Amino acid sequence: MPRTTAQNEQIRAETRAVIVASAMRLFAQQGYATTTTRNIATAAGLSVGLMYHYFDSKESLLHAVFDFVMARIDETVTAVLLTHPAGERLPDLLRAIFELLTSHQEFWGAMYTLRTQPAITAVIGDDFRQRTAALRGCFMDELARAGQEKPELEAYYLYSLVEGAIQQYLLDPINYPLAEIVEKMIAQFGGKPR
Amino acid sequence: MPRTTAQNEQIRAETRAVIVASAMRLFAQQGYATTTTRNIATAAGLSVGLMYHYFDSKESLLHAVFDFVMARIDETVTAVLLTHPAGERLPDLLRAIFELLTSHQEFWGAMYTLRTQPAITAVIGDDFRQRTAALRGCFMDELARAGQEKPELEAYYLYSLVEGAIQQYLLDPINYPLAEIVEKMIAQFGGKPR
Amino acid sequence: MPRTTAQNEQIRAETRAVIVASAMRLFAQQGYATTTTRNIATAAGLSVGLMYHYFDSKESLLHAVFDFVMARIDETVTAVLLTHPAGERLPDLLRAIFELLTSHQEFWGAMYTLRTQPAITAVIGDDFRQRTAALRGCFMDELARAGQEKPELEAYYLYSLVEGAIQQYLLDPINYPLAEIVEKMIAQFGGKPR
Amino acid sequence: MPRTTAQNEQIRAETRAVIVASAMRLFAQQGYATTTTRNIATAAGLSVGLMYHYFDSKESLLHAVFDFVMARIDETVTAVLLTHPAGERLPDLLRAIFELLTSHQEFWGAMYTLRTQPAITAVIGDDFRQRTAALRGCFMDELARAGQEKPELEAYYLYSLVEGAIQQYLLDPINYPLAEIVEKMIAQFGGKPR
DNA sequence: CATGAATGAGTATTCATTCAT
DNA sequence: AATGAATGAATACTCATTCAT
Repeated sequence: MPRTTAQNEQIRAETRAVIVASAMRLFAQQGYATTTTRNIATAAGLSVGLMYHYFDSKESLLHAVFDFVMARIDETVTAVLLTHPAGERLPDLLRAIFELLTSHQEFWGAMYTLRTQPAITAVIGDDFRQRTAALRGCFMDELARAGQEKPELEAYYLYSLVEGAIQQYLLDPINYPLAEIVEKMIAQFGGKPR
Repeated sequence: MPRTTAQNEQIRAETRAVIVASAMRLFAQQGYATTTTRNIATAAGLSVGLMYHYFDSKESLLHAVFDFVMARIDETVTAVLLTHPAGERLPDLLRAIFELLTSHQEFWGAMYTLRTQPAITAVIGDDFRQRTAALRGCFMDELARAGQEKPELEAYYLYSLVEGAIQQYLLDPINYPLAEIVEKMIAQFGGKPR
Repeated sequence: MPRTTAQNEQIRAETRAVIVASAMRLFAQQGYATTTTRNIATAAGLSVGLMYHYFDSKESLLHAVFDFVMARIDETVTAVLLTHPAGERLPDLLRAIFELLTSHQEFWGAMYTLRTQPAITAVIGDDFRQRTAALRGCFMDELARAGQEKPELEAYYLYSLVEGAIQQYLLDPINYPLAEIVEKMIAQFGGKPR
Repeated sequence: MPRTTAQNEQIRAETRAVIVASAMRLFAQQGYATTTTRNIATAAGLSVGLMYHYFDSKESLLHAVFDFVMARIDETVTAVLLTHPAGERLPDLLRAIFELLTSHQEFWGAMYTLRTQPAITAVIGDDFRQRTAALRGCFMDELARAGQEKPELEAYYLYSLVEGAIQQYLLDPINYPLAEIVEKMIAQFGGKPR
């Protein structure tokens, strides 16, 4: 009995997911250049040839990983946007972001490893800048509604802080006082203006 | 008649400097893995063989570049420490750091490109963490003297902010409102508490 | 449809054999250091990359060649041991060894080229000394059964003679009177003592 | 006061000797291909450039080493020829050769390391074959005078034995029973025929 | 005579990618 | 869909040799 088209689709989707997950983990752990396609295939439990049936180059894998990570982040952000009314989103938005950071270090680990490589920025950079801008825009909205005078500047400031905290945490997850930093951040930006 | 030892010393020092400068620029522009030893030699205007006469591996070049950048940063920080009394250093310290960032983007560009690569962190990481801690300690001192209640946490917070700002600026030097961010930073942390 | 495991095994075995044969011939003709991996691959009619798919370094090729040659010699010796009763083996053993020498000069050529290189002795030496000792032990047994008073010394003597003859023959195969030397050797050591 | 020509000549000769000695030792220890010209210069205590004033290539050094070793051997042989009447030379000739082997292992070590390398044989081979033939001729004379029926064959036989003994000794100087082997050799070939 | 800086062709090895089966 | 054999360009590094001083 040949498989139905639907079954094939599902198998394909699952296999792709396994490959992307392996690639993401390896990119995060060793960097893009240091990870070989053979590494990824082995980690995903399939042959090199088969992997090339799913992704036709290492670069396309890079895109897939990037999209995957970004989708996870989008989900997290969107979930907060959907459940909170405008103007009350900032605290939980920040909490959600850092919750994702601690629960899925690889996501952000991959992100940072990848995006700071000039060679990779050339490939992914534009997309990335857009998404950065979107999240910062989100911050700005909230800050504006909270009555901040210069919401754009504040958004840049807050966004820098967020990025800096993520980065410092990733460099030294054990000692960095992430929870307190987040709460301080929320206290500074998330509170209703008096 | 052979060259004098002094002459050789000078040639060596100059050539080393040229090589390190080329390596730094290329690492910053294209990343460590993507930069070939031949690239570096060509950019420095000399042969591969000669480069290996001065540095016996690509990794030792990495160390040299790292040390060079760190020395520049140290100089900048030390200059402020020497000219300002304890308790009044933070504003100018921050200004000096960001002044160095805009005037010598490659320094920090190299720093960021390099230190976020797991393969490189393995080589340079410890040294880097120490230096990070030293600068953060410097912040902490100032914040303590300024009467902050939790100077260590504040130092982590400020340091994250600084790192985040540097990173955001490097990602988009044209649009990022660096000057205003720095002044806001100083306003938040550098003023005497009322 | 992928090849079956058996098919792959066969391909692997054949390709390995071709590579080892090329390497042996070249090592014998030009020496280990002078032979490049590219030489070997080209002589074997395949790409450099493929050669590394089978042997992961030049040194592992050296081992493979060494093992191959030793296996041929072992076969030859073993064949005599199996077909002759103890005490009557020496004449045919010597004949078999020298028969192999003339029919497969490359085997011994490779052996001599390789084992006199200090850099190679460091790699292969121990194994080689063991095998040397084994063959000499074989000689000793026979000499003891033939009633020699100092069989160990005699074995050393005979073994030196064998090695010297091989070496001299390889240096000048045309003029060296190998057949007569061998018969003289047999006359001296192979006959029952009176 | 400039040096006289004679002084210069002497300095040159001494320096050449130092270089040749270093090269010989290193060739013997590590083989020709593995020894770098820089190695030799350093071991000889002078700069690469200066070494090239004395020998204009690595190959010419090879020749020099070869000639040097051969000259030592010649001296040894000649000394015996001069002090012993024809017909009574063999015992002491053999003793002298093996005495030189134990007292100056490097001489023969270099010899064997060098002459078994095909690449080197191509350079040195002819000269070497001639000298080999000369020494074997010397053996033949003695054997003829001693009344051997087939002196040429006997000479080949003895010469093979000598070479084999040297080789075995060099491979394992500690265990090889050199003294006994030599005496046995002399007993077999050196005695007056009854 | 003396130095060591400088060159560049050459070497072992890796790895993204293709392809026969 | 699946395998892994096969390719070859590219990479870090070495070393005999030359040359300005």
